[in-house]
Amino acid sequence: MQKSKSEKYQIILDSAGAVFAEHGFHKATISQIAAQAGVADGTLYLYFKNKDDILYQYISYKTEIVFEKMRAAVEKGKTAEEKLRLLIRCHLEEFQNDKHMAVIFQSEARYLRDIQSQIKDISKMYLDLLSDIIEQGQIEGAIRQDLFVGLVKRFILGAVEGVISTWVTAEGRYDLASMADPLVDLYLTGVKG
Amino acid sequence: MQKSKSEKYQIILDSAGAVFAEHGFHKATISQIAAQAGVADGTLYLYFKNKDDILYQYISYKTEIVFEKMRAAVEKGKTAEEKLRLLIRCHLEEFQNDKHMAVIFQSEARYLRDIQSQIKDISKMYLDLLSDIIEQGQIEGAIRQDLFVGLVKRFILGAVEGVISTWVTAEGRYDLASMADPLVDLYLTGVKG
DNA sequence: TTAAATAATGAATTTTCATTCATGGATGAC
DNA sequence: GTCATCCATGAATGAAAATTCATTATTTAA
Repeated sequence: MQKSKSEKYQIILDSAGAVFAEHGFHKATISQIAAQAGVADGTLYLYFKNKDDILYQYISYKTEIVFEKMRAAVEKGKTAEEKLRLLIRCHLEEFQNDKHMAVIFQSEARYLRDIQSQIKDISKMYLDLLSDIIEQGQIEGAIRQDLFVGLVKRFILGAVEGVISTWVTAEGRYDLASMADPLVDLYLTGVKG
Repeated sequence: MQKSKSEKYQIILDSAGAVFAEHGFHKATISQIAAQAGVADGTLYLYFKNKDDILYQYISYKTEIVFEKMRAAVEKGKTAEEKLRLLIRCHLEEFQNDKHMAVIFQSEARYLRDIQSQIKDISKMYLDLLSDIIEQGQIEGAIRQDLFVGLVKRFILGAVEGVISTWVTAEGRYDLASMADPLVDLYLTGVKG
């Protein structure tokens, strides 16, 4: 197994993403990934320790990219509400633009926790971003004080993930990013008549 | 494979639930399930077609029970808001009372869709219940008219599932059902200050 | 009490794949 | 041109489980 992130490393990683998304990690085989990448089975082992490692590298790589974009998006906002809107929009856009990733994050979350608990957990990082936004909102007076913040965070993240999950199930046939503002409106003002 | 739902059938199903919840479906083995049930490996094949079938039967069985309870809970309410509170509370209570089921629904949702698309999908049934409640609420004036109902339903379900998922990850160390009312408050009035 | 019929067993078989490694080609240094 | 280093190959290997089935135990009915 070599270290340098050569072009072939990337090709294999992308191919693995496609195969994992289609079949799920456990049903996917090394041969399928190798075929998709246009290399021999053994070649995968020059770049990755084993099958688990491929998933692990894939998730680490995607998590890093997405989280950096989210952080950057939030920084562009001034008020808590702006930040929240930017975060949710960024989230939906990134997953819309990378459907394989969306499927894999959704499907393999549990197994991931099993194999590598030291993985940078995107949920955890996301919840931390939300903590800051909510705190700021409460200082600004844009968000109520009498809230159980732990619940609010899960409420927000759960709802976005639910919306993404539906979109994935629908084979990505509609525009996901356009749901960002209506969704934030629901967070803020609820459904009450 | 015999048809009658004998006692042994139930024992195996429950054992499978425990093993699937602990190891995940794919890592769980027939031998583990058989050992947990106190029978020989071959015995499982008298009651189930194969490993996939065990998961399928488990989910069908649990879905039926839970959905019936949810339907009954909703019927006890009069207004849309009452119905929503009862539904969310029922949902959280049922999953709290059957942690194996909670873990399995959360972890294997995707694989299930692969093996049996004709399975009674609990999400779909749930969304239908929500449709009725939202429609009633809009007629009563308790819920705004200017909402994209498809989004609202996913918003509500996603948030409950997110809350359950956090609870599962936390090894069920706190009381889940008590989050029902605060959660519905968030749905209704949002977080705005 | 005994002979069918039924249920359960678990060792043997089969299948499925992840992983290895002996071999062969490509590239570049001299 | 030749040696050495690096990469890639894919058939062979081994391990892990799912599934089968000949055998044994248990139950039923007469």
